[in-house]
Amino acid sequence: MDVKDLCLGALTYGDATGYDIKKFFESTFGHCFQAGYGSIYPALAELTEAGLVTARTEPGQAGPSRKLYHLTETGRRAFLARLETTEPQHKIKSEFLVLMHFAHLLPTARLDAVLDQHLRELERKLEMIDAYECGGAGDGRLQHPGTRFVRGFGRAVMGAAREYIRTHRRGLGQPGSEAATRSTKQVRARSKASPASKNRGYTNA
Amino acid sequence: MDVKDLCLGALTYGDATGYDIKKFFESTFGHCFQAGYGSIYPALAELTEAGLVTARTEPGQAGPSRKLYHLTETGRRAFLARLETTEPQHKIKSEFLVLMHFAHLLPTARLDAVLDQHLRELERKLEMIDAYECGGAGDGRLQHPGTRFVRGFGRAVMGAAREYIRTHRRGLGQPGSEAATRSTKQVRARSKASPASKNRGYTNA
DNA sequence: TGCCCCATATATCAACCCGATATAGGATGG
DNA sequence: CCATCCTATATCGGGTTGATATATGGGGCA
Repeated sequence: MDVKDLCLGALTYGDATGYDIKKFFESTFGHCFQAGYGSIYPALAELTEAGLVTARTEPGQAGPSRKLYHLTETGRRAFLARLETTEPQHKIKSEFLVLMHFAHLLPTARLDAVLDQHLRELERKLEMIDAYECGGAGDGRLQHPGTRFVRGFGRAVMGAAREYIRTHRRGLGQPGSEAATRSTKQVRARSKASPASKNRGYTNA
Repeated sequence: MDVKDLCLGALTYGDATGYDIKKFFESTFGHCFQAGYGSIYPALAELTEAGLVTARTEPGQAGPSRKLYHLTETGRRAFLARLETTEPQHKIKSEFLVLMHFAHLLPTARLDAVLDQHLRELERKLEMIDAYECGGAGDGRLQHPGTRFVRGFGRAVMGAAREYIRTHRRGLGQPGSEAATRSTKQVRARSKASPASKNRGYTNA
């Protein structure tokens, strides 16, 4: 399930240029899958090579010439096959959470700034989802259940993240928090309990 | 904020081998940041080159020889500097949600299977978080507020995802929902209706 | 009118990451 | 006694990221 497949998927809605496809990705998958030109153009080239899409160049009336891509019947079947066989993953790569892990090494001001920044970011993405739901989507092609499910998913997850940060950011400020004071005791008890056999590096126990 | 920085961070807890560092990543960031050997070993090599860490090889009593890495004072300062200057991102790459977007092209059985699979996956990760919170963490070094915040974040977000899937999967099943039944007709009507001016590709109006 | 910036549009490149694979000794266990 | 797993290091190809180059037409504004 790489960008090639995404392009095939985009083209199931009709012919489009690489630029269009990027726009489609942003509006539809902006919060859960991003792909840049550096992936899209090579992908389209390979798909053309493989006969899954065809390309025709149109002299652009407004702006540069457009290369319109079209999904072939072979391409459509290939896409459906991928949809049925791929086992889909869901990966998160969060430098933000890494930073939060090392909160004890951060000045309080910086910590606050990062948290505020992330909250703003969440807010922005939530608004984007709503924007594309009502306003941007003048065309109805993108208003099927799948679209709504994906947007709802984003809303649910990002809403939960926002809520969590708001209610738990207090606990990050240096020691103080009751859980933190308890943990020291707990820890000591536990490290005594473990039989000290192996215990090098981080792999505790 | 790349794997090099993550390695420096891991080494703030004490000397470790590449293998240890990977284990640390898995236990601590497993649900929000993954790094494989293909990233870790080159990173450690570069860090050694740059003098941010030092390496000493110990003949392994149990197993192959271990190359223990140690954070230098320069390395520690470099890491703290990165923590303060990086603006942290939080990215999601979900083939699962892409698949859900194209639910209308999937057989019902497949759709159900994918949803069940994802729910199991969520369950598994939630259990992993709990496991590392109580069981695995015999050593107390990893029981500071940052650790708890990150785990709590994961629990909140993944819990929300699970809840959303459970309550909204019904709506994905083929047509049924009012918008879906209309969609086929709509598409045909629209491609005729659009004034051919703008409205090419996906970028709607 | 002239100017600058923005949107459209295609394309490439270095750096980096991911997943798979190779290697190998020791422990575990049926 | 052999299969399998765990520890441990290392490399490679293919793919992604993010930045950059190039080009043109339209809109705003002084």
